[in-house]
Amino acid sequence: MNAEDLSRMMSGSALLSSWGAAELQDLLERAALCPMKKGDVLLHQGDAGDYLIILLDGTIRVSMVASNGREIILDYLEPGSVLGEIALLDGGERTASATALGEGQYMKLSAHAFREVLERHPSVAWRLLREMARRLRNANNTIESDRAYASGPRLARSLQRLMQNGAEGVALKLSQSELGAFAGISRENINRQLGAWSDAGIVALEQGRVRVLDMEVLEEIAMAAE
Amino acid sequence: MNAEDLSRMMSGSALLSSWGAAELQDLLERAALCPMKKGDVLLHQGDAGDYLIILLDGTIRVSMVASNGREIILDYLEPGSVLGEIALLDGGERTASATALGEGQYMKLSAHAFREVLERHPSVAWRLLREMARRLRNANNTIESDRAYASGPRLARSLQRLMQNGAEGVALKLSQSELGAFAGISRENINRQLGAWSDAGIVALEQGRVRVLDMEVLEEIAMAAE
DNA sequence: GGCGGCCTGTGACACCTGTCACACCCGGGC
DNA sequence: GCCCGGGTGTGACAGGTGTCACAGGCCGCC
Repeated sequence: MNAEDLSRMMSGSALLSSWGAAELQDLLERAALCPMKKGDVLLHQGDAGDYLIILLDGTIRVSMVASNGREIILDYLEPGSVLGEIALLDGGERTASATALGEGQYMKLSAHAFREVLERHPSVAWRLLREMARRLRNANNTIESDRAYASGPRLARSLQRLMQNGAEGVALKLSQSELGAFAGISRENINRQLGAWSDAGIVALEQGRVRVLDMEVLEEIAMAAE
Repeated sequence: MNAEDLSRMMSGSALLSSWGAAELQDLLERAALCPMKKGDVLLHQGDAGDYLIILLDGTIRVSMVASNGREIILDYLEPGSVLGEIALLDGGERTASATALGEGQYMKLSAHAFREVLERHPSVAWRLLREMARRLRNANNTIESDRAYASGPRLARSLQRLMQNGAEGVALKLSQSELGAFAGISRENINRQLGAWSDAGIVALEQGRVRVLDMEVLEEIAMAAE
């Protein structure tokens, strides 16, 4: 990949274009550039984590399987996201798996290279800190939702989180099972809840998709304690 | 505070002694040194967050109130912990409140001072990254517990987390309500669960305290999916 | 000492939510 | 076209958990 490809890629993503060109160029010199295709597992829960990934193109699902066997989807990541930092930084096992949802490209950075870049570019450290802060905030929100809200508001909140990059009326391409794993609700109850909302005109259901029609009402539901 | 006080304080805590003397000295020059007493609220959920705190002495409870009014206790922090980074880094509101559990002392660092120290000591950035990684891992564990485990194992896991710094047989000084807020279980069910474990000889109950007698069994319970 | 507040113990109960079971639909591959 | 797999819709049901209600105990404070 050369500087031209890089700048083309960067201009396509708000997150990536916030990275400085010098930083990215420096990263590229030290990192392995890898292609990915649907279903590829970039990180495996339980493995030792001695590298870090920066997503350049494509979407990734971050999930873990709890010991009761059910899957928990923690997040969906867009280009510009960093992943794998936790295990890299604290030396523990990978807490979750990362799976590609489609074609894409990513940088793979060894612990050593990462450390080097950090030392040369303090701004990268700053950026990483900000990203981790965002993720911690997210995690705390999730904990609050899980603890304090009934299934309805929880689903509403999950939909809101998924809508972050997409206007009202955009269809979320997700099966109801997947939504369940994201929201922490059984597939059947997702279906019942969505059915009710569909009757009320809040969402529209399509095969393998959910279209949010009325964000306002959804927001209200997301606030209610039950 | 002079270098002598500082080194005395550092030697008392494993976490603090891992901070370099030069780093801490540099921090002290820029930070306000504050005393705290039981009940002081160092950070207020919802406020703007333009400063950061490093705990030097004492214990702090980090908690948030969910909109249904119940309290969620996220963590208990020991000397050497950094807190308030999330809001400082991403510019949002404080996600949680921090309350002193007793006498103590802490450093209060403005955003500006923090940035200065980060630039002068990359090792501080590294340290912070590690701390946040630890916290993210914790949060993910909590989410997994909340989603996948019934109340029994969840309580067992909470007790394990609280026992991290303390051998078997040590009493945890916590009311059952507080344990409930930490584990995400109602006070009544905490009581019932502890009662059963007490009959089985796994724990001993005292006024305002729980003494863990058999870590092994507790560990087994913590693993079981239900 | 007496009192009040917080903490602990316990029963009854309603309700939410997951689970199981099954039918149906849709789309794609052979 | 036909079949098959994954996704969707629904009913019945059981079990776990929160909630309410209330009694009793321990402690510290006035």
